[in-house]
Amino acid sequence: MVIANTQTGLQRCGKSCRLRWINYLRPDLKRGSFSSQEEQIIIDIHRIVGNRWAQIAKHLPGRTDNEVKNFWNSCVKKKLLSQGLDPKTHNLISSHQRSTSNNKVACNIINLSQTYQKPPKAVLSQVTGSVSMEVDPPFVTLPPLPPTQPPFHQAKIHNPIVWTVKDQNSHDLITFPCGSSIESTPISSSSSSSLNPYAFGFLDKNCIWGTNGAEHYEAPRMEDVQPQKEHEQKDKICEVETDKYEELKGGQDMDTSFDSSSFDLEFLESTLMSGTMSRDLSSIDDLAWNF
DNA sequence: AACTCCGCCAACCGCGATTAC
DNA sequence: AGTAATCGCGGTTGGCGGAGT
Repeated sequence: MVIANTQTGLQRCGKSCRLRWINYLRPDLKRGSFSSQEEQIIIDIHRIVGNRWAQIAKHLPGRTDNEVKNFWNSCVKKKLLSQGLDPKTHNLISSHQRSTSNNKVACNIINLSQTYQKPPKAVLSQVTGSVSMEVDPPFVTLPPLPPTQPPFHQAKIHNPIVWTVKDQNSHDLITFPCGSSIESTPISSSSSSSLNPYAFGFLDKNCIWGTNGAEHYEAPRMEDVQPQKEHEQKDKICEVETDKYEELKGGQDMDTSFDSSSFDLEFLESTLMSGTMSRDLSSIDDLAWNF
């Protein structure tokens, strides 16, 4: 390691100097506290990409990833918690969410999706007073999250959502209620994914779900994707998501624009699905959120 | 005044990816 | 092609200052 800079006499390695420049000395840095608008941007993008501070900081001119990270950990996190929102999932924290039974259910989803390798079939149907989702793994469809809209409203589920996962060995239907619990159960590592695994996440390598509605995707199988390509694709999606945020931020009404038609499905189709994705958007409107 | 607690934030650390040689 | 250096990133640490006792 280089300790001394012979030209400047600094007792710092190049890495430290670089960091000092990026985080503190750069002339274009914006000093001072974050505005409420900046805070809302951070919350919105974090909901999409998770702890990708560099990605978030790109949307805040003059702010560094370190600054955003510190602001999040010191202020935003607590604010969300005080509002009863999980800072990881941006969903309501409910008492039953923490129960072990729900964790078991989440584990079951992963296990099923990892077990089944046959081509998927997805059925979205509505039953009396509730929405039933019948899914043949590896497809797992999660209910939509409310569109993000400042000020940050707390979401209420209009209809109780029931999950039905078909066990293809026994042909049994595993049914369980799914309010705000399943989507907020930590079912994958947040650090490894480009997208927020809770708000727009990969259930596992084969399953992703979006914030915009009950859409069904199947990622290419491992043997079809080179590891590096997969990484590139994730990053690309991340960019698409944050770019979409920019579009929405630029004057469109979030409520009307963040529907299934505004989502960049073409890109996802071309990059992730490779012709194996299926969509069923017919019942999305039935999944309503109240604000 | 002295001490403790706590929040903020710059800096450090480790790791994977990329670039240079 | 292999290796070292550098870059970029996210998680964590530690020093500092203000508030409270």
